[in-house]
Amino acid sequence: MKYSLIIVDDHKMFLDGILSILESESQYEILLTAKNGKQIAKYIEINKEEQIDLVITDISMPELDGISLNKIIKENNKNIKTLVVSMHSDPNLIEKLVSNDVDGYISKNAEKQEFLKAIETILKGEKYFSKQIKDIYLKNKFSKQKKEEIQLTEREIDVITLIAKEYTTQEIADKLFLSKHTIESYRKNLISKLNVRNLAGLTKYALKMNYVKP
Amino acid sequence: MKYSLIIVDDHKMFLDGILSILESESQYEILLTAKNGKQIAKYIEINKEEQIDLVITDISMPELDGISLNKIIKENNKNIKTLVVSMHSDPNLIEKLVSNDVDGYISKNAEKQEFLKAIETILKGEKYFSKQIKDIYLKNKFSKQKKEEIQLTEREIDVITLIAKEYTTQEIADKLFLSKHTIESYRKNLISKLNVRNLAGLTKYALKMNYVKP
DNA sequence: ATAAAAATCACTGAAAACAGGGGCCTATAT
DNA sequence: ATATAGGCCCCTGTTTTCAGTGATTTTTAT
Repeated sequence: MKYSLIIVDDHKMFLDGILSILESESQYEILLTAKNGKQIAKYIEINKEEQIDLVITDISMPELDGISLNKIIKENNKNIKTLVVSMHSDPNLIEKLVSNDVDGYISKNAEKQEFLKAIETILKGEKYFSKQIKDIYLKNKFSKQKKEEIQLTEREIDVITLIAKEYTTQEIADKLFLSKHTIESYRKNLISKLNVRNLAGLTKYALKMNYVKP
Repeated sequence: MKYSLIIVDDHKMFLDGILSILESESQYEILLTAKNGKQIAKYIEINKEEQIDLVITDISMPELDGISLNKIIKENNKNIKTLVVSMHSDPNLIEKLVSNDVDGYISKNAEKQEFLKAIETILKGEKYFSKQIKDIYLKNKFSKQKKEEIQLTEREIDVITLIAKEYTTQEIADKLFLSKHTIESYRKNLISKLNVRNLAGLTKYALKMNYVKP
């Protein structure tokens, strides 16, 4: 019996690439392809009884991205395997996917053989992550153990966020219904906690942590 | 006589996609493909007499990116046409390419037909830019006329950079061998010029402009 | 040649930030 | 039960930033 695959990618040409690779592999049947996750999410929610073996998906897509799609798939049907093929190698994305139980992740510059091997491995029930992705993931885990010792509290995050939004101490106090002394304490703690010298340092940190938009 | 094409893309699967599209078009001959611009640049510099009609290239590639490759090609042989196929739609990249005389630019989510049409158009000697790209380009040109009024001088950039690096006024003055009053003037001007309220705003601007690393 | 822009410096007063203390009150985890 | 962490507040004193105003010299563009 053939394996049923679904492929999701908003880059038409890339989709063509995958199709041309899979064409020569008779054991796979392309059930359908789509340009964004939404269509597939709907399809899977409706056709719960249909046998789907593997969904191959990109990450950045309009409407519904790969991360969310993966989550939806896994929530609906644990039997459906997922393989992410992406040019992104942002450690945070990788981590999110892993914790959402994705079955594999390879880079878009993978060779044909690796791609086929990934599919094969996953359909056997194992996970497949390309070396590159594994390295990034591990490196990130490792470096986090150092950085994670600086853990800000909720309130501190509130304050640093507002600081980076260019509010003064008094304004922040008003916004949070606190005394300006309190805000000053928080600012002071933040400065020593984060090992920076002034507002500029706090602002950079807030930006790095994505507490504020640039 | 057949047209000779060269295709450059570090995403193997994408390359496969392009190849599978062009296979059915007998008028095109794929002269060679490569994973980065360097190989092609070298090839073109060596084989100056060889007839090459079109180079299709991605933008982000290891070793030598699409922008630089395009420049090298055009410097070596004006007869070679270039088509950029990319998922990037950063206005600055587009602008750079246009000013480097690229012959076409389409997005990676273009349909097969548009891709073929782009090639055809370019080989006829015309330019081809997908609607999406044209829109981005024009929108950017338009919005720039507003934004470009905020142009920082060299000195202002020096100062805002050091501010974002967490130096105090006095320290900046010492570093630049200026009076602290001067630095204060610059800071003041920067704040009003950039329409921000304080150091945090300046720091965010410096970060956005990449004057400092996060 | 001369006008405009950039770079430099100065002063004042008010507001804010920074440094270094300390204290009090909860929740919660051992 | 009691230590620990987070959240909250206050004081003193110094330094820095911010806002407003103005001036000189050098560079650049027309």
